[in-house]
Amino acid sequence: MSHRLRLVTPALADSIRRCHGCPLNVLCLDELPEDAERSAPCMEQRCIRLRGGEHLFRVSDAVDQHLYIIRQGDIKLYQHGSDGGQHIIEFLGPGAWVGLESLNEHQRHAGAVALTDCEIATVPYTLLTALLDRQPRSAEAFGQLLSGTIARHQQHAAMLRSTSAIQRVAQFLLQRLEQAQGVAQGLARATLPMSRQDIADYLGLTSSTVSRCLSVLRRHGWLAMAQRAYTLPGLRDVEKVAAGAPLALDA
Amino acid sequence: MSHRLRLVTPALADSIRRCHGCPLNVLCLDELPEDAERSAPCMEQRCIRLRGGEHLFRVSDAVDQHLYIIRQGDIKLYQHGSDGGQHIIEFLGPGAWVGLESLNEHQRHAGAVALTDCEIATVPYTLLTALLDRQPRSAEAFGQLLSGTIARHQQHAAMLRSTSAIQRVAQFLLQRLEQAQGVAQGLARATLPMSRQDIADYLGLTSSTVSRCLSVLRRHGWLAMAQRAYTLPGLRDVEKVAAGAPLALDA
DNA sequence: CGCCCTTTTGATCGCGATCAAGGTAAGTGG
DNA sequence: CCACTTACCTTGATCGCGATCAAAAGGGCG
Repeated sequence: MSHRLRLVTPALADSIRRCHGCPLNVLCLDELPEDAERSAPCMEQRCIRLRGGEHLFRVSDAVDQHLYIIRQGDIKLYQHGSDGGQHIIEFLGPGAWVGLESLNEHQRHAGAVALTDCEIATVPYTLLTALLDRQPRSAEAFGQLLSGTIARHQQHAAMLRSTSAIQRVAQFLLQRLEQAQGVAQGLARATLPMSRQDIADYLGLTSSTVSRCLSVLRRHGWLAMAQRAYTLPGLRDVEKVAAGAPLALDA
Repeated sequence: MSHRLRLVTPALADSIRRCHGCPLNVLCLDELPEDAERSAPCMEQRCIRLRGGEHLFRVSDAVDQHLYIIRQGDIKLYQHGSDGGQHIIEFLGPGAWVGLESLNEHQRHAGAVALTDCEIATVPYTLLTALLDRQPRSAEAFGQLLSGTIARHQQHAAMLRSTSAIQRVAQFLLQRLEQAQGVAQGLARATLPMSRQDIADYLGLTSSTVSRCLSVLRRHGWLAMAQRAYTLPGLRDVEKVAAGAPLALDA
């Protein structure tokens, strides 16, 4: 649906440049025309660096009154299943906001782990609410951020209800490709920084089945993989599979 | 998790009475001590009545800049699956807010249909934002409303990943029971105003399988149904099934 | 090289989708 | 009040897919 979490319309794209590099720029739309005050609240973000495998926060942690914005790297959001295995809620990449699910909550009901080395900006609630108070239009953008999150959860739920396994995998590959294109335009290429087990937990399958489905797609020549990155030479066919088209099993 | 969508803590319960009957009372926490001004923005809500089967809004409708709060009745939120069949997003009952998923969006990406006769309050965005501007604490409550919605979607996703069909059905019954108890305290009784097909679409199953699972639970004496309402005499056992416990198939 | 972990692939089996046949309940018109 | 219609619900029988168990094949690193 929406490319990653960008809220800015093309018409507003040039007004952004003044705050380029600031992770909050999606919310700073209608103030600070050209004066020097821009650095006041906008650039005082603290930045966190994580190595792959380190936690940003864990389930049941006290909420630290901060939101996070991913500047670089990939993160997985998970929670513990009743059976012990972890359920992946969502994979998040550059530009994504983390922590919206715990707004004004006392403790986290999800954990966040870095899949790769990460660079993450922190935004205290106080700064955010101050911004929202001063800039009416940023409140709209924040509302879109929240309903965008809800929309992505609905899309995920739709994926989980697809009866066929290969259908879910195809949808997953297409979804990541679409998100990656929001960041690097024109390049039909995305990455799988997470393990097969993570993908399986995300899609409600087993790692064996995920592996099998990827192999089938590769055998058809529709999927090309190079370690962590992949492309979809047979984009059209993969889209048909994702839509529920039947599939010949032979090579 | 949280009982329906109530945000008020027990400590605040008595301060609510001043606005009892007002659907916005969950947000009106910290102002209007005892004066007569209460009726100014609080009671000017318009009310909509729907008969069972009528739409509140449809997919691709233009967003009318309103939120809805269910005062009476049940509603299902759905969207169209790529295969043509509809995917149920959520079942909503008295006290629930409708329309949060389309905040500041141009058109609905979900439809809302009444399952029973309904009474629904409408809240224009303008009123809501005015309220949020004047009452800082209501902004917190609104944040909880939104992250509560996200939390419910995560719970739904967890249900969809449960491997076993009877596990999902058991979780569904328990979830509805918990929600119903938020409204009518102490009564271990809930309703199924939706069709089996709707339940199936919600759980990622077929109506046959849902029917079969309900029959199994009834055969064990753990589930008692009277037309639209049900109780769970074997609550403990159903909880075990929901957690993934194996199940003897005989009567 | 040997070790450990992830991934891939194979073989079997159980569960749930599918197709199909009653059964039940509410609404309609005679 | 009773046939008739039209849903929806229940139950049965079969079959394909994906979970499961298991083994082999990479891949990173001392």
